Order: sequence, then C-alpha cells, then structure tokens
Amino acid sequence: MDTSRNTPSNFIRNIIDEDLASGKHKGIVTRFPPEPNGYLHIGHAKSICLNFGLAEDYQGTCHLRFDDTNPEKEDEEYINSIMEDVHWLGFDWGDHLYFASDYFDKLYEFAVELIKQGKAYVCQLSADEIREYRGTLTKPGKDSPYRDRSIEENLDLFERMRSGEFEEGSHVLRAKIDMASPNVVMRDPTLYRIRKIAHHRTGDKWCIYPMYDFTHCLSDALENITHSICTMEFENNRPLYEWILDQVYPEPHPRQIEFARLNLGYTMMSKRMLLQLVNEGIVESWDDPRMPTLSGLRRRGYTPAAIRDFCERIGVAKANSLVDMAFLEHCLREDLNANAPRTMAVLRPLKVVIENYPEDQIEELDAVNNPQDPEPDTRKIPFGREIYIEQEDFMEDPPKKFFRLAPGREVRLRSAYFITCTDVIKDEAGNVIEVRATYDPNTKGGSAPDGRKVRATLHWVSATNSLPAEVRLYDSLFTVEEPSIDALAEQLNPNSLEVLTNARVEENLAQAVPGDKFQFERQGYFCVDKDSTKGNLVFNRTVALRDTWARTNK
RNA sequence: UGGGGGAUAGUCUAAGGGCAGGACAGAUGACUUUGACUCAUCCAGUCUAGGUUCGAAUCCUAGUCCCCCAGCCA
Repeated sequence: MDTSRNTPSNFIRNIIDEDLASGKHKGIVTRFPPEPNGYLHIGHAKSICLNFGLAEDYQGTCHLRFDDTNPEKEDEEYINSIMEDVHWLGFDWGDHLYFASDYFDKLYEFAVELIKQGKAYVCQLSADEIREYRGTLTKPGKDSPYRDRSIEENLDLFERMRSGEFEEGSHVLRAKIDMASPNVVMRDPTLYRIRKIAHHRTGDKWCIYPMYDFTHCLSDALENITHSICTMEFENNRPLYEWILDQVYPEPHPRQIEFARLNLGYTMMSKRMLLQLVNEGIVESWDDPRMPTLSGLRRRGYTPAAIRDFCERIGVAKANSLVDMAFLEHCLREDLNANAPRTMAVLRPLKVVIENYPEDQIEELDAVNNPQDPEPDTRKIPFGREIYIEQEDFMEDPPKKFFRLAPGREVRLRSAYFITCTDVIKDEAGNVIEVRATYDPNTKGGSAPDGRKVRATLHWVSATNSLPAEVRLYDSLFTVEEPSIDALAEQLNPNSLEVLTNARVEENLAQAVPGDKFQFERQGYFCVDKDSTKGNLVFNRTVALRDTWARTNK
C-alpha cells in the first residue's frame, strides 16, 4: 500500500497495489499519450497528473508518447506546445520521449506476423461498403468477400499497399476476428489505411499508416508499460487491445484501465469546440485567458501547483462527473493567497481630495507585501492630497449594511490614514465625480491612538504617483453549465471579457513583467499579460477574491 | 431495442458485510488594517423494490435512469 502521501485512494491505485502485491509487476511504467492535433487542456492535466503522479508515487516511470498516426491532423506546432505544457505543469519525462511513428517499422512487422497467422487480410471494400458490411448495433455484420484470401495473397497485397501501388481508400488491412461480435469494435477492425500524405516526422517514407487500436497496444507493449490508463470511451476497445497483443506479443501485457474524463462547468473540453472557438475568432487564440487550455490558464494566471492540487483533489473514478468551477478556483486562491504579493490597484477610479492634507506633499508609507508570510516584508507607497478610491466603495446614500465611505463617515485607507467624507461633487447629470474628505494625521499607518474603530478599510492609490493600466476582467465563456457543441452560438457568454482602460496601479508595478502575479487587495488575483509593455501595463484578472458583500448585496 | 460502463449530500470523492467520512458550494457566528484569509458551528447523501444477514452503500434478484460504441479519427 502506498502511504507516502495524502493522495486519496482510488480504484487505479488499488489495481496497482494488487499487481505489486501479487508480484505481477516489480514496478510500474505509465504513459501520457497525446495526439499532437491540438493544445492540451485542463482535462489532459487530469490525465498527466494521474500518469506522472502515479509513476512518482510508486517510483516508476512515466513516458511521454506522441500518438502520431494520423498525419492529416497532426502538426509540429502541437508537439512543441504539448511538451511546454507538460513541463510547465511540473512533470518531466526524462529520457522517455517517444513517438508512435518511431514504431512504424515494428508495427509493420507485427502486421505481417498477423497476416502470416491468418488473422489479418487485405480488404478492397470501399469505406461505404465496409460500413454496410459492419451491420448495426443490433444486427450482426457479414463477412467481407475478401476475408478468405490466402496468406500469400495478403502478404503480397499488403506489401504493395506499402509500396504505394494502390490509391487511397482502395485497400485496407483488417483484423480477422468476428463480424457477428456484439461489440462492433471486434467486427474485423481496420488496422492500416493508405494515406498518401507526408508525415511530420517520417516524411514520405510511408503511405500506409496504422490505426489507433493497432498502434496503441503495441506501443504500450514495446515500452513495457504496465498500466495503460485511458478514458472511458476506450472501454469498448479493450477487447481489441488485448486481442492484438494476445496474437503477436509475449506476456506480460500492459493492462488498460479506463477512468472518467474531467468535465468542468461552464466550459467545454472538446478539441473540436476549442478549435472552432479559435478559428471563428470567438477567442483570440489557443492561449486566450478564457480558454480551458493549459496555455490559456497559464496566461490567465493559474499556477501549476493549483492545477496539480485540483487534479489530485477531484479524485479518479469511472462515473461521469461535472466538476464545479468553484472548486478549481478554490484551489487557485489557496495557492495565490499564500504566494501572491499584495498591491493596490483601483479599477474604476473615483477621485478623493483630502482637504486638510498639504498640497504638493507626498509621503512614503509602509505597506505589507503579504500578511500570510510568517515574517512579512514591506514596501513603500506614496500618499498625497489627491488619491483614487474604487467607485463602488463610495455611496452617497448607503443602505444599512454598507460599511464603506459615505457622507460624514470615517473609513480607513489601507496602510495610510482614516479619512472622513465631507462633501460630494457631481456633474450635471448628477453622477458623483469627486469626493472631498479630511484625514486624521494621528492615524498614520491605519490605526487610531484613541482606539476608535472604523467598519471599512479601502484600497487606494495616489492620484499623482500611480500608473495607468488596462485591466481585463474575465467571465466564463458559456452561460450554461453544460454547453452543447451544437448550440454554441446561443450559449456563448457575450460578457466573457470586460476591458477597463482607466485603472490605476501602484507605481511599484512599473517593473512588472508578463506572468507576474499579484493580489490587488480586496479585489482578486491579477497577472501581467503578455500584451503588457513598460508604458502600457495590462493585467488579467485571474480570479476574484471571495466576496460575501457582493453576495449578500444580490 | 445488441454490447460495454456507471449511479453515495447541490458538486466531487472515501468507506468493498460492522459508527456513511472528507473537500467544494451554501448558512450562521468569531476574528480582522483586505466584507479576503483563518477558526467554529450548521445544512445536506447511499437510484428504486424485494431478498440474504444479528448487521447491507457493500452480497443476491428484478427494475429505473445516465454515459459510450456502427471513422479508412484518437
């Protein structure tokens, strides 16, 4: 039994424990086998954490293997992004980087072996005909007229498929299993098809490419994988996985174990949908901060530690599930609360003039960087006669439970002084455009020597000694918890991005570079976007702080 | 309606004959120079119906509902 960490038990660990206890395996080897046809998303993170995490816990190894058997859809760009994302998440495959395409020669030999055993044949039915012959879910299929060719003829035909003699679609290699099997996967599945396309790694060497079912089990076996963990939709393919290995590969065989893929509320994990969002310009790119891709989450400000923690805490099971986005956000906040330095930023500024504060005076005040640190350090922040506070922190006519600034009321400015609102200045339309106040010089640092209390502490920045910034606020991409790919248009959230261009941030942020993460006090966690430059700071809101006031206010 | 898989609080997940436990969400309170964090308390569950048993979420029988499979995709 594994007791080295707090990971909750799950059925996969139970299987591994049994296999180790029975002596079936001395150690474990897992693998993460992405097809390089898209960017990795949070669902892949679950699989990555599972496979690499299991290998770590059991002192085994985990391979990164690109399942690149379909040159039509695959691309070098994806290979690079996948490697970057896996590393970013915090995992390392060491020397164990593999490509299914590296096995094409061996795979071809296994196919020949199958033919020699009389268990595979070259079929000249068209794709449509094969579908017809396959039968339906309730009706058995019927044998292909090419099913009983001689071994010699099959060998010859397969060799000629390989040499490029035949057109795409004219011939395929099929396993000879059982056209009447209740499991349609077993009705003489296609093993090889002709595709006269260059492969991104093997170039023009091949014009026939092996199918997933043939490739995957043998790749696992060739790499001595012990536990081949995949998602539930491959459960029907497991008999084929085992059948192929039984015919051509010596024991022990890798064992395929299926688990339920991750579904997250208010987003979607299908590669097809993500590709569509990018292609139709609904989002900016694969790494748009609203995307559930790892590159999108990274740009949004998510941390690898938070994602790993999340993947561990959601557990692993076989039942369909829909995980609450709030849980991901909880894991994120937990990490960021401990690690993100605090700063002050005013998103929607409202000017406050402190009438009894000397004009042209600026003083440096000390502010704590992260009160969660055991020994917090401080920074200097400039304070002056004119400051900005958040528009929503002032109300001329406040309701009962509003603790913030209002006419005649005293509040604390974080790390600065108590101020009392003395007057309100409005424009012609009646909007509050400025607040006048007085400060109490005896409350420097934020506490009153006479012990008097205030209900609220506001964040603020100096009006003169602060920096302009653009702030991008994000919301979920969809308005429904379980969006369906067919109703994408109606279910898109038109307000998934809100850009604030008048924000002000502490001048300490002048040196911030893309990827830097901060807590904007009382508001949330923000990170510097890659669009940000020295003269034009851009921040993404990673996640807002929990806000009970907003909730009771609703 | 063939085959495969699944069902435990609103959500995710433990317990595999012996006290249904944890986390998220929600509620209340305490604390607070972030209406944050933290802490405390509370709310809330074994798909249904039978059976076996001293005892069933767990074993048996029969149902119900949900997911997957008919690519020369993975």
